[in-house]
Amino acid sequence: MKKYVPLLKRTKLFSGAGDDDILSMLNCLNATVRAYNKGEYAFRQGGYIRDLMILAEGRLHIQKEDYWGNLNILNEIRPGEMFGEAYIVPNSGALMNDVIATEASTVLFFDIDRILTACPSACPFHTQLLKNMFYTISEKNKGLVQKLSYMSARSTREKLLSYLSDEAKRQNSSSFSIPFNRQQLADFLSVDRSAMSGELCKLRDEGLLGFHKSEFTLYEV
Amino acid sequence: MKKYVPLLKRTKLFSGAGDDDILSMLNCLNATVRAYNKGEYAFRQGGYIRDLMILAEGRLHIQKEDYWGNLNILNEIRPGEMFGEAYIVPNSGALMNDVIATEASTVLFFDIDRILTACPSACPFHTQLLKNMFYTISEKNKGLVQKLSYMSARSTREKLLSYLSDEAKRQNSSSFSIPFNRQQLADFLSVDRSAMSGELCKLRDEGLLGFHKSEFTLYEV
DNA sequence: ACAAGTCTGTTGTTTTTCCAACGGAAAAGG
DNA sequence: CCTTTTCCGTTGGAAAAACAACAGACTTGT
Repeated sequence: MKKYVPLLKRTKLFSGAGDDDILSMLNCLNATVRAYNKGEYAFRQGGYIRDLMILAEGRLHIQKEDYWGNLNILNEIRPGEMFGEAYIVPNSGALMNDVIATEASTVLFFDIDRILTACPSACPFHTQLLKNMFYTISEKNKGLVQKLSYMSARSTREKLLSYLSDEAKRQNSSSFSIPFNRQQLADFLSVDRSAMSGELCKLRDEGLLGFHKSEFTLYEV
Repeated sequence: MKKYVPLLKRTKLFSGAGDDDILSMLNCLNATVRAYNKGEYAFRQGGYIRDLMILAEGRLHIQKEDYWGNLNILNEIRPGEMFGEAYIVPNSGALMNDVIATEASTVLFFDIDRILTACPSACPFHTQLLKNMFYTISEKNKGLVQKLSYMSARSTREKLLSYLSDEAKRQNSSSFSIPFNRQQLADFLSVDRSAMSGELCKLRDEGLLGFHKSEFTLYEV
């Protein structure tokens, strides 16, 4: 478990913690580990979650498949990110989405009840952890609203432009790489792949952007 | 301020609190009140928030207007609901949305720093408040994911069906009323009003549902 | 090195949505 | 009670997206 300390130090949840803090928290929160193969489902719709999780390595997709088989990627989890926090409310019901490992992944599990039930004597960092968790959920919340704003664009073109320009802003560069292939990007934005591919090329021909595989560059007009 | 105690008792944030708890919290959290007229903006894109808020009475819409004037209702706040929690992270930047009162509304403001900084001696309820706040944000998180799943439907028809069936489930009845008029529902689902209106009538003619104004009834097929 | 499979762009057709405009019904306001 | 405004369904034409199918480039695995 010790090997995860450097990673955890860089997570938002443990931001500001020292090695000792983390080690004692790992113990206090009853942390466990589990590995998943590429393509394996970590959780399936209808299951139940009673832990807070952090992705240690690999990549996860939170996705949903409807009656007719349309796949939609609701979110992408990268190493260091927390997930499962939407289901920590008691009686919050069954999972509504699938969680799938798109690469070989390792996940850390934390006992949610031990996080919320303070143990002020044992863990000096516990109060800060609560604060960090709060900030993290808040930010995730904001991220969801952000994605909602992509999705609310009326056309594929606008969806692409708003997502790509946000991504450029986020990575602080007009050249950046996105974590999706074409099909995944289409699923993420809930549009048809071929139509999106065509729209991308149209944007390129109009001189608004350039791309090679998943590397994009936006140009001033 | 005392007059808001009965309302607050019914909110998720103060769930489980007694009158005394609430009164002492109101003081401890430095609560203030502000009223807004119908149509008035509570906050505008670009502004900054440093408080957690609860809507006491009225109705608010969190909405976004893009370059071309398309309006999108990202969320609707009803009395007792908390909002603003996505922007309480230090340095979380400017507000990205507008908040508008669609009816005459009253909003309670709470000092966010006083919520997160424990005062165990003064307020016995403080720990529970933190827990409640987590649960609330978690649920909001889940709600956002839910809305994302409506938006990810490819057609207006599927958007309507997924939203309406969820709403029926939520209200535990096949007959229910929605808090939108047609234009607002269209904005909420990010579709064209007239097209949506037509699709609704088609669904009615096919016997899937019935409606009168904002009252809907879903029929088994 | 080869075969199988995946990823991407392209094209043509079908379907759906968007848009603008209109009229009647209902609601709001004086 | 009457006027004004809002709300809602409807229509027809323009635009866009969805869909299906395919071929070439690239990957993967053996």
